[in-house]
Amino acid sequence: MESRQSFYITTPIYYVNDVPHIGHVYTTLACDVLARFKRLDGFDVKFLTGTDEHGQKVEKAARATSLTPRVFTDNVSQNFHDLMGLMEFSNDDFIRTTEPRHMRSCQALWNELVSRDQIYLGYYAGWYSVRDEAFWNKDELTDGPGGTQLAPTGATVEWIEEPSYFFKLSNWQEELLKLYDHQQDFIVPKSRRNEVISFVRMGLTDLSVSRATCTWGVPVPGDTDHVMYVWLDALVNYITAVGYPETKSQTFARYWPANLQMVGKDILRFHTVYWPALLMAAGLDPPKRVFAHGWWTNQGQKISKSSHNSVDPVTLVKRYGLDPVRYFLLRDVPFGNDGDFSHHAMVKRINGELANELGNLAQRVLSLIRRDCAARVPEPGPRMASDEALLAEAYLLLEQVRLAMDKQAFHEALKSIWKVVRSSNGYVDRQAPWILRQTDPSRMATVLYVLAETLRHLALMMAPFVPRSAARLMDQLAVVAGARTFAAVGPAGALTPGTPLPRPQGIFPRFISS
RNA sequence: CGCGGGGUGGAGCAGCCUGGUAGCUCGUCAGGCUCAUAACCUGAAGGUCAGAGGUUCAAAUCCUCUCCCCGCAACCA
Repeated sequence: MESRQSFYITTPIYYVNDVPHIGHVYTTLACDVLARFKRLDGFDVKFLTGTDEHGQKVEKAARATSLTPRVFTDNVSQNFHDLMGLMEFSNDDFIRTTEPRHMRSCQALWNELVSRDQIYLGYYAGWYSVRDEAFWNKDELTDGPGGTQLAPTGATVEWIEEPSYFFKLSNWQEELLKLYDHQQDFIVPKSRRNEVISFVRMGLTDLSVSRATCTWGVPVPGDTDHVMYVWLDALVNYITAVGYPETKSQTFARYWPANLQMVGKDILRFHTVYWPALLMAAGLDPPKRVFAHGWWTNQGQKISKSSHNSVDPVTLVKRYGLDPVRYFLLRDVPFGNDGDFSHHAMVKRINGELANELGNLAQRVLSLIRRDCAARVPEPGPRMASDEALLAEAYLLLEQVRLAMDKQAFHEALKSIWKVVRSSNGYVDRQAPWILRQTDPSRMATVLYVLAETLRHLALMMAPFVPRSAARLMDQLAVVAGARTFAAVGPAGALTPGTPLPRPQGIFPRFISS
């Protein structure tokens, strides 16, 4: 029997119409860091990502490359899968909407909705944009060139008349507003929540959930003329991955409702209006929280294909290293806000914080121990107030970081970690162990022990953010494998004096411009 | 009356919701240290919080108005 608390976290599934870019990495990274944090904190974590592979756009894109949709999606999905590897993301599952388990899940949900009288066959006549995969109202359209009509997104629309199945979204307005009210942090940040609430208050119309003009999708049960609307299909992935339709299964009971669904701000409406309505209509609980984060610009410019300024994660990692990139993305910007990427900002973080402050702290402490304590964890004597103060800061860190992580405030978590880094550097200078070495060797040993202990906590706290570097630091402190979780925070996991230590090696090298 | 975001020391930001000595990082200047990845530590200078009016014993913080800046075709987190 699993006694740990569960934590289910999801990224959006990525639409296989594009090569992976910094945006995909950003969303997934945020989830990865949270997943790692929760695992270290003793939770039973399930972390899901994957690819969204149906719909008209994919069908068209495949045709353009003269591949079958199957082969086309296999290829592109693989790119995303590879990216997860490159970034060392710790997802427990990678779902593809073209998998049998998902088709089955979608159809089961569909049948459930039908049996609950939530879906009816109607007739759709309206302006449809293939590019947006969405219908638009007439009054939302503007005149385009050559008598065409344009959606608010600028996409051209075409008049479509076809039979379509509808989901009775309009019935769920009140329930949704109740949900937003009862689950205050269902939508985070708050500004997004307000946006959604006012959208729902304006009134909801039933949602067209099938297409007769597209064949690349999940077939509607009992009606071979229709496939499911790609967004319905996509959203369902979150429950497929925990075993839907086996709602009585252990897995489902354990992980649903999801604790956190991370999304970009562009797909907020789908996840905070349609998705919870569909779930409630099917008798399922909505997720506990949907977090909409911001976007990146590149040196102040909006990232766009036409200006060829997209930030390629592969290049980034090659140039700066994996952990520095991970650190930068979550440190430089309050999570939720938009951020700006630049080489200059990146190097500043690497050199100023990772190399000079944390990396150098580890290096100076470990070098002193190596030289003056015979390369063994020093034997501490009685502690002075200054020692207790620094250790207390280190011990308290987990609580502060946990608080920040529980509101997805990565920058705050890192800030509180850095406070301790700075305290430690100050402590080294004030204690001056290189002088104690002559005047009071046993006092020196205590100081270095306190520093080693502090480093151990810093490594533990940094582990979710920079897993590789943190592990290397723990290697150099000879932290045993079983003591690399938050259970080892505090005196309970204290380093054993006398343990031999390996030769110190720089954790975070400085970035030298070529 | 289009929508949204913003205007806080040289730069980037926090504080504003829940009014009460204006805080952080970088940069600059001065000093210290020499263990360390030419890294680290200490101190200093620098802001009438865009402007005007209002509420209040008290406003960066609440209210009203004005000015200015940024984004708003698509791809896309």
